[in-house]
Amino acid sequence: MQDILEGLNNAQKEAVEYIEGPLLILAGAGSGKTRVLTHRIANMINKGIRPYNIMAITFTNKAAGEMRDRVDKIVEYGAEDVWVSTFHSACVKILRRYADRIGYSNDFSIYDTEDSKRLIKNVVKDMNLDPKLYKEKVILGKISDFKNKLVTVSEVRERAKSDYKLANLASIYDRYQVALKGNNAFDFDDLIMRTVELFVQCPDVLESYQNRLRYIMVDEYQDTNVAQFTFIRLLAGKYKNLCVVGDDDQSIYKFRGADIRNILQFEKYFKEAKIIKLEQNYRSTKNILNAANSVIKNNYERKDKTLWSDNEEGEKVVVHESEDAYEEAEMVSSSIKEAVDYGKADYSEFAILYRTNAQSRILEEKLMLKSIPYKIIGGQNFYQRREIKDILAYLRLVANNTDDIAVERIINVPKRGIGDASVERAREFASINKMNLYDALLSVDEIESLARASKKIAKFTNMIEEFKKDLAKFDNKEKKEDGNPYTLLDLTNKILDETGYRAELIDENTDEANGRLENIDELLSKVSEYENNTQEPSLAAFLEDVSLVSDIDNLSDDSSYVVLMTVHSAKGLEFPNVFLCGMEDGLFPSFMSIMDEDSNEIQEERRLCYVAITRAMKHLTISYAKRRMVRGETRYNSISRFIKEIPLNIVSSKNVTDLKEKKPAFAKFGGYEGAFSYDGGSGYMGGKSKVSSRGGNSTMRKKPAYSMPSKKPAFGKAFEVTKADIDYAVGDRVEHSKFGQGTVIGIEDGPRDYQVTVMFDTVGQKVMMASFAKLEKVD
DNA sequence: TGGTAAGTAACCAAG
DNA sequence: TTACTTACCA
Repeated sequence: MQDILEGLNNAQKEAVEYIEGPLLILAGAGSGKTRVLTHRIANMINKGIRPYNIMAITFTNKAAGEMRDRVDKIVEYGAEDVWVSTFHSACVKILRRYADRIGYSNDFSIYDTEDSKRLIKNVVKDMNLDPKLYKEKVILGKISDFKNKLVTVSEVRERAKSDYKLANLASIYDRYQVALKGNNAFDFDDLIMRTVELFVQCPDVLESYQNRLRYIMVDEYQDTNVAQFTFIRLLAGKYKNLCVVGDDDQSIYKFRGADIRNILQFEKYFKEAKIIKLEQNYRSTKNILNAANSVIKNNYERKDKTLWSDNEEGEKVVVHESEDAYEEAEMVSSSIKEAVDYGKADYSEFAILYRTNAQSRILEEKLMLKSIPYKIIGGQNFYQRREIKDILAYLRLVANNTDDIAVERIINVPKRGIGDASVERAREFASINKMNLYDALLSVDEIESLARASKKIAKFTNMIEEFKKDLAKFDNKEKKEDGNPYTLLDLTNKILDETGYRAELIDENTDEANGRLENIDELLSKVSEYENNTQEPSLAAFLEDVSLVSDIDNLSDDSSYVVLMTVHSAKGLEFPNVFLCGMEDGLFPSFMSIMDEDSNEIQEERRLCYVAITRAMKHLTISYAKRRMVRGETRYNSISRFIKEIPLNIVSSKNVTDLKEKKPAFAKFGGYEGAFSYDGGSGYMGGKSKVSSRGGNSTMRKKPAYSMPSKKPAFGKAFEVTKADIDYAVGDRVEHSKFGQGTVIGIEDGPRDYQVTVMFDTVGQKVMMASFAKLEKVD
């Protein structure tokens, strides 16, 4: 066994050795937090704490696996008993055991976003609401917000007293929950919320887990939401040996409910909490770290910490300008090709990062053209592909025949003459008789309106019943005629054959169909891989595994390919060489964040940018294009404001228009605007604000600069912002359309507009631009 | 009921 | 650009 403290710096050692009681580790990017966590677990085991009593929650399954491996290497025994998992898998495990205590059955299904949306669509239809007004996506987003904050149906009802739209939402939420329960299914957010509910309703269950999980660690703590925080707070409530690791500067999941206050509240809930800061970065060169620091320091709501590094200075950060996205992709792919051809690097050392998944297509094209091996993370997940979801729906229905969404999905796939009208009639019958869709289909003879389709439906249900028998044989470990036991692979193959799903694709014989067949083969190998690597395989557990894999989980470290992913996906990863593409205002930072009057959005984008930059170890190339096709329309965006926040002395620019010549101009006016002749939204960036964007003046730096992406090239009339007339002052009460009432606690004058800080009664402190915020003074 | 053509809304990020 | 819904006919 190696010395657990060897090679750690003082802060790291302290964190590894501080085992009892609550501990908050503020770990900057690349400060070796995974190392600290693994060594800490090893140290605990060494000290005699049973691995069985330790839990570590990570962000992805991949991180969980890696952590276990690393602990294994250090302690050489027992690590397999440490419970390392994500929030979602941990909750599923708990629910799988105790779901019956809260009125579900233990063979429940897990609904992904697509399934949930279908269910909501049904609910909206059943309520006779206008589907155009109640879009599934929007509704699901709102329900998801509620669940992430543990807001129950009755609480929404309570809030909705005089608001009929909200009242409708409450009803949808209500019916959606009833439907989920009727289908014996949990959606992603339910997994957490219902587990919390279980803990609250069944203290004995909670206590059994408290007694088992005496030492709990949570990674990426800054991205936990209220529900997740409550989950761990309850678990750690008895022994209070809770260690959380996070970095407020890397909080990038506010959109799915992450609440940065969890870091602040930590000291509130765990009063005697110890705080340790890890501020030495081991990952990046000084130049890269400087770039990251100079961007993030423009955020004003952050915990005080300074990341420093002993690493070499390294090369300058490259900023590259392209005419369009194709040229950008060309630059990226040829740079990679060149480096590899000259033996300077391996493909695996490159990552291409972007803000939105849509950007991957063109990059992919160019990589393919140059025969560069690559892998795209995210976008269309393997398990979200149509053919895979179809087959999984069959399996789900066989495992849990109350799963109406699964029935609806595959009842006519492949086509067997049971059309929408028939399904609708069956659904009606089921809902009148308060039964599940599949049960309604089983008693199809009683449904007069379905006389025409009854034969076809019976054929379908007979087939499913047959599959169920096979599953029972598998569960009972019965032997086939050839003496071998029944397997899940057999069942899956049988489904593919009996339904004619495979045959249909073979007949089609198009590229697309063949691709789908390949995917199905891959699914089959995943089934058998699961069976062969699991002690007690079960269909439910397999389905659970596949519904919780994240995109990142499929990324392996030892394969030689370039990876492409969004910045969000890249969180927690590092690469020697990083290309950060599409650094344009309107794309990164996103259009939405620029337009939002609430500057918190921009701050979140800036943290995202910070995450992106700090992924790079040795080389960082930041790239932007002058024009870009968005939804078939050419946009002319200006260079990202975040690039402008990086000091010029650590930037080397390739192909950037006349940067060198214009440098004197820059010194004079301060800003890239002179260098880049196209700056589409230059209107607002004129005058003094140029200086502010370079960061010479700390008050002005806080001002977000607004520039609309223009559809015309060059110097089209930019978005005009007129300084708002404000009739309120610090200390006044004001009202905002979205946030309600609050007190003005600060007003800063800028060249174009006032920046107003308001402490709202319900949503807390917000900083906003006066002209956008339209604040009304309250007397 | 199922296939095709035309029309239109959508992309911000994820388990 | 692409993916999905709507309209129409066999």
